[in-house]
Amino acid sequence: MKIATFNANSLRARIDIVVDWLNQNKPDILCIQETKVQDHEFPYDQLDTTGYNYIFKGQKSYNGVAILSRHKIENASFGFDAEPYDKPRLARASIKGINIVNTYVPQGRDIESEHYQYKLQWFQRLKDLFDKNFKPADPVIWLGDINVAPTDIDVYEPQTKLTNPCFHEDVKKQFQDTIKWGFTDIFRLHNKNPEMYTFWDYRLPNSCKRNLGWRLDHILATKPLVKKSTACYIDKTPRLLDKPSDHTFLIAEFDV
DNA sequence: ATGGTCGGCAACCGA
Repeated sequence: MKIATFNANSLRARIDIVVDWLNQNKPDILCIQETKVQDHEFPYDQLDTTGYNYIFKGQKSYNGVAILSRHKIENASFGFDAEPYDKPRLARASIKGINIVNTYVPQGRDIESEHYQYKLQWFQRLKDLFDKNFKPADPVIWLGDINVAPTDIDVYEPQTKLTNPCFHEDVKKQFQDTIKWGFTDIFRLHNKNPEMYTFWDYRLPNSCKRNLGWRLDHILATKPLVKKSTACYIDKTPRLLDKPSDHTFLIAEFDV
């Protein structure tokens, strides 16, 4: 079972990249964030050429999530239980008995802003969602653009990022607290090297070539899947194109 | 010092 995540920063702008990548890599599941497309404008036609099943929820200009799968998608739902009309940043489904939780965690903007408090609360709501819907002994995958670099080796010049909403101590604590519910960072399980990133800021000149990046996209799994985890790696394909993306694909493989 | 470039969408916002 090959499961991947990708922040598309507009699915319509990168539909060709996504379709080509699906055809070449044939993941069982691809979770997408920042689709930036309303449901009635979703790029059905191109995606249908792949034969993948999919569920999605979007809005104009911002946010939006999708789950694509070669297998049957069951129990699809969006948002938190208590707030189904929240911004489209969370998609859930079960696929071949595996519970998938695809999240686009709010960025937070500034640690002094209310948006940062909203981000911190978002992790608590997510932990509640895990508590109410699953047990740590269930097979659960939590993945997506989580907008946190967990440790010093997950961002360039970490000492200069202490007041950044993706690296501030409070957000790192919230992320760890949510992980403690029962998850393992699957990328770190397989790779201990520093400076392995999934995001490079457009605004920094040659940020990818200079490897000035962040590890913000994550795949986490509960114990039954950790045991079956065989690999996790970053695919920089979207960075190598004429029109590069700021995020890359992150892929995890499981022996199930 | 707090820059820069994208995408959406038609003036700026969000990342």
